[in-house]
Amino acid sequence: MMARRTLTIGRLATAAGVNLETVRYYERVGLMPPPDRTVGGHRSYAPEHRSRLAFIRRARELGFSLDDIRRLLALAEPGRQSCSEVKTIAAEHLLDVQAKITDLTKLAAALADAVRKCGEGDVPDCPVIEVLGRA
Amino acid sequence: MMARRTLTIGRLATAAGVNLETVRYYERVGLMPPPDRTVGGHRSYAPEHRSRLAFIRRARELGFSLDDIRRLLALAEPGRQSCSEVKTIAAEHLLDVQAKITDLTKLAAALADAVRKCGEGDVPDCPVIEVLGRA
DNA sequence: GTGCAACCCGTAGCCACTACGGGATCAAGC
DNA sequence: GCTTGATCCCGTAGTGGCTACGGGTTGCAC
Repeated sequence: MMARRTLTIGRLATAAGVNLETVRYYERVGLMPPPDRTVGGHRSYAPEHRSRLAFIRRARELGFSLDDIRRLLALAEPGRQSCSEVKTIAAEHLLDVQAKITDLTKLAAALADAVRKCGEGDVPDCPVIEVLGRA
Repeated sequence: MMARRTLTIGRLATAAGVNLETVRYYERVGLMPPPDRTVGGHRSYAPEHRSRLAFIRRARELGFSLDDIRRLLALAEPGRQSCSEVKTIAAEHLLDVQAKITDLTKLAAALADAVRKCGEGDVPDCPVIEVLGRA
């Protein structure tokens, strides 16, 4: 039997909007602490697991790596004077993201250009192939 | 001894700007055809390998998956009336890229917002952590 | 002929999961 | 109390696109 206010792994995963296997994975890699177990060996999660998993999920949505998240979780411990360290991690990640946007934007322009030429008809060879094939 | 105009794997890789191991990998997964070998077993590449590898590399730079590239290479064979199929692949990829840009742009805005708040001082808790931690 | 760079191959590692399979457990209905 | 079916257990392998490693061969210039 399970104490009140505890969650099975399945309910925890559903509540946080992640895959059940992902929760086990996070435990394996040390992002989620091992929960209590029922007599039969099933995982039994407390509310703090739930908020921790939600934290991880939101950080993943913002594109932080699991390594970043590990550090963020450590810095999120109450009482840590950590805002500047957190800011560093987030600011670095922001730079990464901005760089990726720049790259992808150029890439999209090149793709759009090639695709647009395809639609104009009267092209001897496929413009996309031509773009890729030219030395 | 190696016939004139052929390349070792190392020179081919350098010429195309990819890692030597990547060339072997492309051969393993069927993107590059197996080249001739020297008596001693070393790979000996002809010029057409070079242009094929360059094609692959440019397609990778445009973010096409290896599966996409496999299809593009098949469609790039001379004589194929393939422009519309190529266009389909490229247009789908363009949509993916544009969607990714949209996502990343939102993400960058959220990150920038959290980071900016960090700099304002007079914040009780770290705004980044607060964003991640709130239900 | 000798030295050393370049190559060979198979395998394992990276990230962040996801899937699979065969067996155990849980909870609800009767 | 018993059956049933959902849920959970664990270990392992697969994904994409490489990259690295290591121990052994080959190529080529001197």
